[in-house]
Amino acid sequence: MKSNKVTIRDLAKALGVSTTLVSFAMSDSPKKYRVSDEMIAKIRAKAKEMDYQPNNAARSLRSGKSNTIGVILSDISNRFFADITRCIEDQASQNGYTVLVGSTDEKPERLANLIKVFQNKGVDGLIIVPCEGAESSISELVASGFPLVLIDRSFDNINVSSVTLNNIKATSLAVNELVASGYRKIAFVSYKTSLTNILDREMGYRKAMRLNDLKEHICANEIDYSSINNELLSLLPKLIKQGTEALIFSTNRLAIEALIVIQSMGMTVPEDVAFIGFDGSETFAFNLYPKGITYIKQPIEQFGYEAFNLLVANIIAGGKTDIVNIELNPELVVKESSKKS
Amino acid sequence: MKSNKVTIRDLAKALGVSTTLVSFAMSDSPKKYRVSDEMIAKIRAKAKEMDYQPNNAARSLRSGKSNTIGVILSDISNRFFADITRCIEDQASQNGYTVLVGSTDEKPERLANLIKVFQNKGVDGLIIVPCEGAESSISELVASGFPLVLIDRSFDNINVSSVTLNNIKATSLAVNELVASGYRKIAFVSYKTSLTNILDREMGYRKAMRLNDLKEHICANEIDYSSINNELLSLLPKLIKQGTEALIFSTNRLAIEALIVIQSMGMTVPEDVAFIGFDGSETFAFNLYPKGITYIKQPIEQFGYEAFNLLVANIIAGGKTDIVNIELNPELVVKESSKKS
DNA sequence: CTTGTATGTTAAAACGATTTAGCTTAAATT
DNA sequence: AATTTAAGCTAAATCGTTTTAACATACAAG
Repeated sequence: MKSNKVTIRDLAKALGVSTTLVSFAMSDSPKKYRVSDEMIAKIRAKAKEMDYQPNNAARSLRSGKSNTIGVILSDISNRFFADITRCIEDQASQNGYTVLVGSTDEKPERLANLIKVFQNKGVDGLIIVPCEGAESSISELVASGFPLVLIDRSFDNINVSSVTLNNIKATSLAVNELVASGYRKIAFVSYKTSLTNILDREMGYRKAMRLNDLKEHICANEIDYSSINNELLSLLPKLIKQGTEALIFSTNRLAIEALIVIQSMGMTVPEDVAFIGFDGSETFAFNLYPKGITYIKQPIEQFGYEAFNLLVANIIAGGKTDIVNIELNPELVVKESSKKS
Repeated sequence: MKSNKVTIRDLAKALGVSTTLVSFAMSDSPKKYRVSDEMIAKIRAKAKEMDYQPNNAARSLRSGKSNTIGVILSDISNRFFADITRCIEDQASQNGYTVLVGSTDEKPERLANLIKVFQNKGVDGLIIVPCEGAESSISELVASGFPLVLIDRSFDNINVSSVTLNNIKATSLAVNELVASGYRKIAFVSYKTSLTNILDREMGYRKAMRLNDLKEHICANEIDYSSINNELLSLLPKLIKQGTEALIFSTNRLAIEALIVIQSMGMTVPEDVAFIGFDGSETFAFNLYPKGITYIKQPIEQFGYEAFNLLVANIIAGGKTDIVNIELNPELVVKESSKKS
């Protein structure tokens, strides 16, 4: 309770100087305030000796900066986002920032609320994984000039900095790999959504299929994300019966659930059907499958790293930097599940 | 940038009253300050109209409270902790708190640093998953009277509130289940550590084995957590060759890695060896194994829920509440892997 | 011998809330 | 009628910093 008793005033008194000087000396650039080197040394030494810890509330009240950023994502217990958060956290702590985290559960009203709460808390900027229906909140934020970086997903009609995967390339890679292995009847399993990243994955599939002169088969409207297991149980046998030779999935969860379903049906990969998953991490789970599973790999650490740096640049520039959209490169990790048996 | 322009003074001016009155009216208990009902209504209406958002830095500077709590755990990208964090987050947002999260990577010096950083940020209390070697930091914190709740792990020699699993019961359950299934040669696979929760799991195994008049076989010193896979590759065949009929694991990671190793060796569960895992979530991965896997289930949501409530009670009482140690009940989820084949 | 410039330091005003003590009136008690 | 009690409100101090403007002193240039 009585943790931070030592104030700047105590330090000043102990040294017989003004609080101003202490503040100057403790700042990042004491030279700017032309404090003498000996003074800097003297004050900093005393500060260390007395274990002086600046009061953040006071600092932030006066300066309007909090050295805190907010991270708003759909669900921290989703490993993909947890991994990204972890990277942001590391970057932040290395740069003197701390991180507030909030989950929206994909609900736009919760996003709006979190934005407000975090702004109240005085965060200097926000990193957001926007959910469906978040356009209004996001564009409002953009209009206000508040430092902001979107991650994983973006909106075509909003001009805002973002870090996303090159999703088109991701699924193109997958299609081409399957084609190279000799597959023709390749289906794309996705779900009903308006999320740009998922739609881009569909675009990538479409594009690659067309370039290969193959007929597209997209299952996107037929799946409700809340009851994946049942949906897949009826969808997958139908697909396979129709002659589908290979499956590409638009998300990690879809892929894992599908693998479980395929296994429970007594079928095997790639004998009965070839298989390419989408990595939102947790790929270790694939190791429990007897055959290696080919999957599209996202550079998870880079998401966090780039987003944080972009945001900080934005903060320092006072929200006046150019809009930057970083597209990260997917990588195809090829194992047995995409090869002709 | 110009987000929060409306201050309490603007409100007061607009209404022709004092800032004091506005502050009173906006507080949680305006009656305490005997503000008239009409005034409360009038002020709050105006506040809503002008979209007044109290400046948190100012509030926290003056009051010494921040309505922020810190959560320090070993790694947010570990699903068990991510799940708990998610629960704490939900509880917090329902109660007007926000959450700062930090990962220690099991390094005591990072823990010490995070405690300092978070205290600087003015958190009202801390929820900590202590790592090995954290005794000094924790006991220092306890001595200072700072509101604190440990989670998942605790220290026998430090008197501090905590929420932990009844680990002894957990492994006892597992042993008894295997014994009931007819297994006698049951080994406990753990690793070298001084963490109380892991050691308690060992104790539970010991106790149950003794009560069943069975000979203990504990593998605890032989495993280095950084190269689990290799270690297990040499350990497991040895155990099975020695006649071990069943395996109980002390952590989720150990269990999953072991299952992968067993599978890669061409052996099956429970035919070659019976198997009981330890749940730190991610149990869905078990579903990729052809046979159902028996595991010890922890009530994850409860960890977060209880810890948060304990902490808030502690904060409200100004760090003067009684020490409370909550032990949560494990549950054994019985599937095929623990049955005689 | 001014004047100008750089150097090192300080006094004092913010920042936006909370909180203490006190000031009016009106109502209740004696 | 005199005195206490309560209700409703306000002035002003305060929290611990940052930041602006200004004050000395020294030293160089004209």
